[in-house]
Amino acid sequence: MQSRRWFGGAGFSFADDPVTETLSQAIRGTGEELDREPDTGVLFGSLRGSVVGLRYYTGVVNKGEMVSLVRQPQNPYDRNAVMVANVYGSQVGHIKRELAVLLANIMDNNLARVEGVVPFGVTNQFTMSVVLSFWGREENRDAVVRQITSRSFKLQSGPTGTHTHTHTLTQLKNAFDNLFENLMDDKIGEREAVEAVCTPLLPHQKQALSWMCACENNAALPHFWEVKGELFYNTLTHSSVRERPRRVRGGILADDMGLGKTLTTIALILSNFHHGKPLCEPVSDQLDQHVRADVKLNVYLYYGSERNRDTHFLSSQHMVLTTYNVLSADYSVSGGWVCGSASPLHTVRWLRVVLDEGHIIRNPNTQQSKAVLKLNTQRRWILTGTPIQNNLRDLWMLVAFLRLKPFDVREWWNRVIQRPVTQGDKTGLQNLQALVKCVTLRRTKTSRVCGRPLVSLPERSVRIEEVELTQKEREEYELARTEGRTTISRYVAEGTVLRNYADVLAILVRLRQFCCHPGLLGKTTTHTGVVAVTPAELRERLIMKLRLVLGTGSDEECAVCLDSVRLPVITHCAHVYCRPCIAEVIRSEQEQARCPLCRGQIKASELVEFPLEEEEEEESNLLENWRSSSKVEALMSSLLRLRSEDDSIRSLVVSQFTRFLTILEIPLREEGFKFVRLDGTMSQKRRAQVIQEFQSDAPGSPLIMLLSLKAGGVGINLSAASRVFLMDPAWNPAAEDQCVDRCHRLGQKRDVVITKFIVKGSVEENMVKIQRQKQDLVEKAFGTKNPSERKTSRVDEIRALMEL
DNA sequence: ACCGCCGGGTGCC
DNA sequence: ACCGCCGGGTGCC
Repeated sequence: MQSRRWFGGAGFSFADDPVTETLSQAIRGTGEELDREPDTGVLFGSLRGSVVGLRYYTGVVNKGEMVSLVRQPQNPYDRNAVMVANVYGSQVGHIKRELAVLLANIMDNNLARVEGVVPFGVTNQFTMSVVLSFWGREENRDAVVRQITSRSFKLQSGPTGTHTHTHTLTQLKNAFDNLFENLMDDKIGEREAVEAVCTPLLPHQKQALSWMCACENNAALPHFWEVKGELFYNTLTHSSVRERPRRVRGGILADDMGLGKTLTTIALILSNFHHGKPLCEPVSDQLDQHVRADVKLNVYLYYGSERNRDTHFLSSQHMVLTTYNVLSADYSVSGGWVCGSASPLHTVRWLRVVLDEGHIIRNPNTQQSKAVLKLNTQRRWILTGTPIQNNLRDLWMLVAFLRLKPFDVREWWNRVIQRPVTQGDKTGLQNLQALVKCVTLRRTKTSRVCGRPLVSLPERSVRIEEVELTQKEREEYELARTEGRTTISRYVAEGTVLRNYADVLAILVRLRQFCCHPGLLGKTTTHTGVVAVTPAELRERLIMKLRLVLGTGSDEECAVCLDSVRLPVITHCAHVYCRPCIAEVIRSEQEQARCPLCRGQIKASELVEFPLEEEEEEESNLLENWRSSSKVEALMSSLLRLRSEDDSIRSLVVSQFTRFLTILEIPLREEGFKFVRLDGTMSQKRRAQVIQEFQSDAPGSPLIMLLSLKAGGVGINLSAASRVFLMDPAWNPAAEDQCVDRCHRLGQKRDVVITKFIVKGSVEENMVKIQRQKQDLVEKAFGTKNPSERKTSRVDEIRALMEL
């Protein structure tokens, strides 16, 4: 409950501009149809046309201004009519009749998205030029070109706006990942909370409060607005308006988890109630911790079937809490608009709406998001610790909720931000950065305010504990290593490492598993490399490879989206991608589709998925023939020593191999440790239970949590633990850091000690070396590597790992 | 619109 | 004159 909440301060009313709203809604409506084809689309070309009937309408346009084209099938004079509107939705004119026939055809059949730019501005009061560009899917290109030429219009090829500066995919990804970083502005002052707040605010929280108050009250426009004479000029869309654009009253508070976003927001809300207003005993969870007991605040929890839907009652509350589910349920029942049964929360005119855990509503297509966008409020806030998950499109929802005009209309967001950025246009990215910066405050735990760290955390130290293998283990390990080296050095000599990447990974994984415990190997695979004979055999082999790539938590990246693989499939050339990513490659390249990693031919019918059965059998086997390993022994002696020294210290035991966690349960039980386990297979509900149990300081609560490296995503709080045992090195040092951050965070009272177990004279030692190099690279903060360099360095990595 | 188009007025040079 | 030419009226879809 706590996580899905918004606050509304009731009782204020304000007038919206109904004309602009309806028109932009009309335009938004048409935009969403095409938006199912997200940011895809290539430029087919452009042509010059004319807009007529200017003198009948009030909409004005400048030189270079973007305009939108809206079909008017109901127009009584011409069913092919195409209306031209400026950025603010004011009608400018119509597309000339003969051209409108063409556009109507293309638009109605969804063959292309048509966009207009006015090249000269208004040269006369009757007609004007417009450059129309046609964007669509490659397979529609022919049809569009045919349509255009058959009506004897000339399609100019090539881009209209020349994008001279472009980014590579990697640069883009880096820039995007850093979008919310370095937004700190030392100029922000601090502001004390009003007396009603009893928890003292930390300096950075006072700073956030000051910033939030400024955002709600400051009249300054974002700097992409320039005042030109009587008009306000938008430098991104080249549009201008006579009336001062309404400033966003609110923003995105995107501080890291644990920096006190909720407390700051409560302080903000209370700052509106300090004129001697009576406030009542609060009911909510976190609220009563921070609000003085004698302060009376009317807070209503709007959920449950008996909730009071009376809008007068709701309006009389100082604060109403609800969940996204309740909000969207009310909204979809009432259809949002219907007068008689309108959604109560959509009827009240709020002073302020706060979206807590705002990333929950990042997908604009969900009912929840639609319901949220339709709330009627003066001030708007989004609280989130993770403003971007993966996609630029996630951001639109935030912009739309804030009504950051004109980008709350999809077309302008797509044209000015989304498409330019995804196509690597540098100015597009700069615009995006500017846009984000003007509404966002984000600090991380490592941010500094005026040279001082934001929050002071206890020390954290890392020690590497070398583990010696027993003679038997060493023999087994060397056998596997020699075998692996032979195979990999052959690939290196042939230059086919990437072609056999899954094989190579499989070998490495085996070695890493040996270092932990021989029982991890499960169904062993003899090294492949020989072409399989039957399709069934091939399939079996591919599934095995897929299992190896994924089952280890090695965090493979999909080479298409450069993100962690989701919905994994493996190609016949044994490369793993997200299914949607590779399906898109195949769809767009059709028969010529090639594997992005090795350029081998790929087909949709040959993608192999992971079968969900057959997991359990090996588990029981593991437990029956129990034996220990050097690494298990090393951990156990550390834990036993720790318990005898101080039995109040709690530990995280982390591995990438969930099976290793299962193995570790046996000696932990034997030694009488109380422990819990958190891994990626558990339901959200179960995870929350486990975390609560571990965090509890009740007597008899667990001393140890077995944790899979990637479990739980970001943000879970394990501050009860001050010891971390990293059982096996990860490819990605950031993953280890994030894991440690779960206990080294606000609320941690002790120094945090991290122990990394590394088997001496093994692939693990080499992984640690590579981790260091990677860290150096990150610290240099250069994202200059393009995808092909990336692959080369990966080959180098493998050679370094195998000492070739 | 300092255009094009329409349709009425007009008619040797 | 069932044409050409002139000049006024007119003008999105």
